[in-house]
Amino acid sequence: MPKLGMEPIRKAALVKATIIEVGRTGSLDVTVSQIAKRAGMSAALAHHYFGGKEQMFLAAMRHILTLYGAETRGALALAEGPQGRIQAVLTASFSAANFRRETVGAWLNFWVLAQTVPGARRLLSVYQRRLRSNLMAGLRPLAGPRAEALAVGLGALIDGLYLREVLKDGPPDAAAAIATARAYLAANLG
Amino acid sequence: MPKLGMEPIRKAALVKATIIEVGRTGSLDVTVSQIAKRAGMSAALAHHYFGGKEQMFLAAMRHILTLYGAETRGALALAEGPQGRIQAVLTASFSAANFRRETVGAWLNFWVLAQTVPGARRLLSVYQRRLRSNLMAGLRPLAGPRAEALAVGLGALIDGLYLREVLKDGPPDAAAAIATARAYLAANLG
DNA sequence: TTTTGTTGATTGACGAGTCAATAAAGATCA
DNA sequence: TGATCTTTATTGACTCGTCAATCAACAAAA
Repeated sequence: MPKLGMEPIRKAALVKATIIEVGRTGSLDVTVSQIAKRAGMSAALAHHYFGGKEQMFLAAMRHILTLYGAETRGALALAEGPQGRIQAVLTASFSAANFRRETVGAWLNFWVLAQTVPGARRLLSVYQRRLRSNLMAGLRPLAGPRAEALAVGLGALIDGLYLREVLKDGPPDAAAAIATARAYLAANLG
Repeated sequence: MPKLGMEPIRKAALVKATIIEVGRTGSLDVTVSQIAKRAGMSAALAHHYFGGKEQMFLAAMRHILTLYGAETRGALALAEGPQGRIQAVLTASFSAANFRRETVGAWLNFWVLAQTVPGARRLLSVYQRRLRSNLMAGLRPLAGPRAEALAVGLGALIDGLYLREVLKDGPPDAAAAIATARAYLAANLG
């Protein structure tokens, strides 16, 4: 059976399956067997390709951050002017993809992991740096020297609004979150 | 041996031990045996008093929220004027107690739990309502009809700043977080 | 024959929750 | 007072289940 070049295919399937299973249970209490089964292979093969459970989780989170990065770049490409750039970041941050059960589960558990797993913490700071840099590009022309402080506040506000939308009862309201973030900006720029 | 009236003592010891163990490991992957051992009793007794692991976690989180509530009330009692009330809420939200490893671990895992465990979600909304109500008391006299929207934003900002301070490298900087929150207010009120 | 893919079976361990049994403090009643 | 019953405290042992990781072995492509 050995069709060569299986590795990337298998790894991709496992990453996808990991994200689904973590989203389904809402926790990292997912067995390698469950993941492997959903990905259509044996648990032994999952170990063969990833070496362990933690590495599977990190690969899954890396994948989610990659998608988020792509979405952000896509929105930025269409943006016009500093205001447009900021709006693009907000749109990407509160996109439908980020409110899918699987993405939510990944993020919340990722934060838990970042407490103790160096690899997770590194990944998190990559995300935060990228977010800040994207915000700064829009803020610098509008706020000058205050851009730095505004980016810190806006970044935290985005995370906080996401947390609340995601854990509240009823469906999340991306538009409301974006409106609150824009109000923050308006107050600081107007 | 049966000294009567052990129940509250045992429960308190278990709650304390649960918080310590969750903080130590950073996750809910803690065995009842570990917790019971740290609390100086058998695992069977822990089950006897709490019925199960999840109820122990919820009791632990309830305890943390109680402490936080007490700290907030204490700060509010000394506060003068609307500005003082808001400052009191900020001070309590970024107090040293909330940055202890155990408290951080409890909060992050609590958010994970709130995805799927109804009891945890209820507890979370109690916290959010209380925070909002405390903020509103200070904001209404200062912002009138805009108080509602400001409280939403400020509440989310507090959570987001906490998340960042707690997961960044190096020691958390409560003063910086408070300063950012105050800047948000100043921009919206000035 | 070396490399890559693949899995069933196994190892070695751990863990939540239950249960039966022991022990003692208070309550009841004669 | 003493006998007995009930309630509370406490644990060791056990059940039943799980799971991560390893390994030997088979298959096929280069």
